[in-house]
Amino acid sequence: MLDQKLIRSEPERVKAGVAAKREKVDIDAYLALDEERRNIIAQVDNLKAERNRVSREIADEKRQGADPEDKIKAMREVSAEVKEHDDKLRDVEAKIESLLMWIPNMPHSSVPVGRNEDDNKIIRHWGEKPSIAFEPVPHWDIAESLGLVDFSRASVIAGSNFALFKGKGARLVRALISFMLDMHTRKHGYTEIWPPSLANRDSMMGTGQLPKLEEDMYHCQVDDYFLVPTAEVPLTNIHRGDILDGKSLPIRYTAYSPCFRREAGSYGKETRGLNRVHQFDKVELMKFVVPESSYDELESLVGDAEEVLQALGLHYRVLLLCTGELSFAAAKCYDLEVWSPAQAKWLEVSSCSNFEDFQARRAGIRYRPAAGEKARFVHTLNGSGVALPRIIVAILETYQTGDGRLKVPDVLVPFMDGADVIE
RNA sequence: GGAGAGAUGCCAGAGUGGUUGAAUGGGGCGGUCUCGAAAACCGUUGAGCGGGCAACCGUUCCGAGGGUUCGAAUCCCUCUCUCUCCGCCA
Repeated sequence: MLDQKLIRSEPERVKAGVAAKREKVDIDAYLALDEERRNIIAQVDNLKAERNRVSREIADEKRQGADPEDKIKAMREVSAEVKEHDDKLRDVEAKIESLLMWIPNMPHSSVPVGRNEDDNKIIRHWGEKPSIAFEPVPHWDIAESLGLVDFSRASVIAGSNFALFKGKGARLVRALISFMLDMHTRKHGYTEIWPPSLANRDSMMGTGQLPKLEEDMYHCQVDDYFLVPTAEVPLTNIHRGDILDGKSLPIRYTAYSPCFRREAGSYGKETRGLNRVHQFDKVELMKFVVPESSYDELESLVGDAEEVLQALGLHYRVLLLCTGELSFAAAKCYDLEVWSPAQAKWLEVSSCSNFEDFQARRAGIRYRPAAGEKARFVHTLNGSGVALPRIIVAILETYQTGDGRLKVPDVLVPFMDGADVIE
């Protein structure tokens, strides 16, 4: 949610930001409602002030044994008028609220203006495309032939675009999760969390998945719960409604969670194998920080995620997303993409974003810099550290040996019962 | 799923219709005292919205949302959450 004072004072800037993000919201409608709201408040506050004043007089007079009948009668009318205005105000505020929920965050000034992925800026590469002396086999074939993943069983159990990991494949999933959590907790100073995988509507609003992306979520209608699309939702909402002690910042959380996405409208070969599945595993990184440090914290967050890829020896690149590619709530975002040798393309495995105070406003997360000072909104950041299935894609395709076997990346060997090869 | 109890400020905990944003205790912050600290004592300590250059003024908020009333933390209704017992269950 944007600061309403910003919309009021710099509407043109907000309109430009909305356009740069390729969103459509009627800012002028907001401004009109905002003015109407302030008019009503001015009137109703005066009426309430009168009512409060006279009600005190009534109390006094009654205590002295008088019967202030005419004052009570007059206030009855004032109260009726207050109610009328309050009803109108409630109506206007509901409209404002629903409009406000659809206004995206403004892009940071360092974000390149652009329409689509061609306008993203490549920041850096790490490693080289692996030189594979044979025709690399796509991961879905390796996974099946080594018995690591059973796609057909998964579709019997659930449906298309689900994965069932089996044997060493399941072990590889668990190994990666443990490896990543160990790194982030031991080396990068994150506190490990094991959150609920279902979240209520308020939480989904707080982080900005709702209302815009409701169609992308799995929804339990009976209880109005949503399956979380990312641990960002539970992690950010840990502090919904809190005023944090400034001394406790920055707060860094990491969590493994399954992630559920309907991926409505995604078809074809982009979705083959593990490229895009409805349920996947991810280790998430999340920070609550003071505004002054949030952009430095974003850089270090990206670094924390990159270190996972480096340790796994996977060739990757870092992209700075352009305005048109930026998600609804983000002010700035870096994507990490790993190289898939057999598919000869880049796969997104992490998005690291600074939301500034956008989520904090929606979710009411503030901090008090020092005792006695006014509470301010924190800045929130999160990023994948990293998402599993595509990492497995890259591992399978990068570490295939050409004779049907798979080398286990060195850092994972201890997590695989010492096995350095899967065959 | 059934029965009951509860939800008040940073924490604990009073308060059943009239200057109650809220007693009291603890904590925090400031001060006195002290070389310093502790103790003691004194003071102070919520947020949102609207208006104002500001000092400040008004208004709202005692789980959430409605209602009754001249007036609601206090009465009524709905919902959410927590706890206890029963049932069910990995």
